[in-house]
Amino acid sequence: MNVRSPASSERGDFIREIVAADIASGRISAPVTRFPPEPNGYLHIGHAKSICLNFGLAQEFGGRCHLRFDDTNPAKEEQAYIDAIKADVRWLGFDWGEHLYHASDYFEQLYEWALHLVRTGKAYVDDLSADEIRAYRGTLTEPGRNSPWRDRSVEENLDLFERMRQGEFPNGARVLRAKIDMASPNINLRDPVLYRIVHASHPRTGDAWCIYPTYDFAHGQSDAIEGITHSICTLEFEIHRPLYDWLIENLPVPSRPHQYEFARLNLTYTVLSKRVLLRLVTEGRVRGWDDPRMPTISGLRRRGFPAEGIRDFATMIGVAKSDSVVEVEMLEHAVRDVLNRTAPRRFAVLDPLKVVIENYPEGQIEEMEVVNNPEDPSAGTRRVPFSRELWIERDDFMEDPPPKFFRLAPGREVRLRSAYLVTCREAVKDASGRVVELRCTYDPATRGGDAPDGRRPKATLHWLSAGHAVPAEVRLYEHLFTRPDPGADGDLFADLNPASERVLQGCLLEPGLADVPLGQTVQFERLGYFAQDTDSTADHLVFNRTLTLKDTWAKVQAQGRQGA
RNA sequence: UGGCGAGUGGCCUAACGGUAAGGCACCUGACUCUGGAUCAGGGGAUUGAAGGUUCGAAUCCUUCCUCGCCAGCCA
Repeated sequence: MNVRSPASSERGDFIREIVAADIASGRISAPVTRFPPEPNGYLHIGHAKSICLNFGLAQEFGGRCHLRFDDTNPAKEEQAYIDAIKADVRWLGFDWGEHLYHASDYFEQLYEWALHLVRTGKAYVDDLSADEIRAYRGTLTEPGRNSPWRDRSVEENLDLFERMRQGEFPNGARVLRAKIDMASPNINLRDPVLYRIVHASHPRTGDAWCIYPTYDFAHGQSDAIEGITHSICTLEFEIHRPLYDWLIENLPVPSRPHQYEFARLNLTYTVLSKRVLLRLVTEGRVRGWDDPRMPTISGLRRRGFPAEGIRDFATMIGVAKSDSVVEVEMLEHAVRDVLNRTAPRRFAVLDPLKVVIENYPEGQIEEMEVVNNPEDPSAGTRRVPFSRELWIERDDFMEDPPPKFFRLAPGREVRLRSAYLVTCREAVKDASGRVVELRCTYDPATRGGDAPDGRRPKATLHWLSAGHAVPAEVRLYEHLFTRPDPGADGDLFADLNPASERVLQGCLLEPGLADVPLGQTVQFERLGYFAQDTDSTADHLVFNRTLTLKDTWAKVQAQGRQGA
């Protein structure tokens, strides 16, 4: 993986160029960035891009990155989200050290600065209702009109704002607005609301306040308080930058931060909208915020995606200003790349078919030595029991195989991985004609999997000893949505993939798989990567499929189906 | 319609006036005790369009086109 090196000589994305230039010019000695989530939902892969950018930048240029909760709207925010967000950022591999902050830490200072604007005639209390404010604001093409309350005296504004804080007025009765320009072509400058009355208990400040600053008023000033040098956000805030700058310039803030915008992440077959994700959760379409199908950090983690893969993905996609949609295959590639190197290999049979080795001694058990990871010799080997009765994958046998099918068939010899070469003698069927058992013979001279005469079967199968296999539930996951652009036809929920989760019972695992720790993703040989689910118990093992292996046989089959 | 921003192979990104690079995806072939991995090779871009400046333009200028964002007391 080509991870970007800290060497500032090489050219990075446009933001890294700006930071490098600011250091070169002496404007700053090191960057201070921040990741500013609103605790109103769980973090998703799009946030991961931002986290990697902000924390990565700080690491590479010897600066620091703050974690700051943008908790200015108690109506939507919860402590549980704060806790989950912290856990997710840590899991991703980043550390904010002592620099954990909340916009709510600054409420008193923010209030003082609001007062400052009032005193300097740059803010006023408006009695207009929300609807009236909207009507006065004008449209994209028509200028707005001044509120009739725009020219109140400083004294009256001070009095009213103070009484807003004291809780004299109900929600929505009044707001504090900046006095800028109702005719500005930039609607954000048409006297934006700075404070609104919200009688709601705040997760951190409790009932200390009943007026809360808006994002626009809180964000830049919080940046200034923390000495943020580069305040990086997504494109939709670009239009807010003039307001960001106006506030910084009209307030006695202790530092001069600058805002830069980059394109948020979009992924095919995926929705990255907190609003929609919240609906999926509340409407019970998924198992929760951490459902393995969710693009949330916690969902990806439960699914078995390693943090390193997510970080590599962020590096791979880069940072730019043009709206873009990244193919989900890129994420999957980054994850497979890590897992291929690191995941221990194990045997598991998802859809078992009994195999009896007729010439293998009854009651005999051998411990076959199997490599844990061919990509990593240091991972060593393990012993897997072999016996007369085995399980193989039903898909690995065909009674009447097509030309390109290399696996087991009557009369055909294949290798059982790290065990023996076996030949199928007969397929036993039940009354309905379904194959229920394979009668095979083995070649004792091929112990370990190699034939002395150099015979090389075209296929190698995974297998399990019938007397030793451990039962488990396995959940197979696919994309949550059926189309690359969910909702493009209007109804997002109609695009939900009914096959996004398939629960398999009666799967069988290699003994020892029960001990795989949560968070350790393993490869079930020839099937894919799997991780134990949080629902798993000692009595009832549950594994999630993280991703399949790349499967050219599946591709051949699909093409055959299309061709036919 | 006003303002702001963006257009580079199917997708993402680079090229900073010197002749379009890399990754993903796709297709071959080699190798293989995972139809995995790995390795080698391949197809595919008149850089949104049209003009202009220049010896030379994806880069500079002009006009146009397309797409995204903004009319929350959300962030």
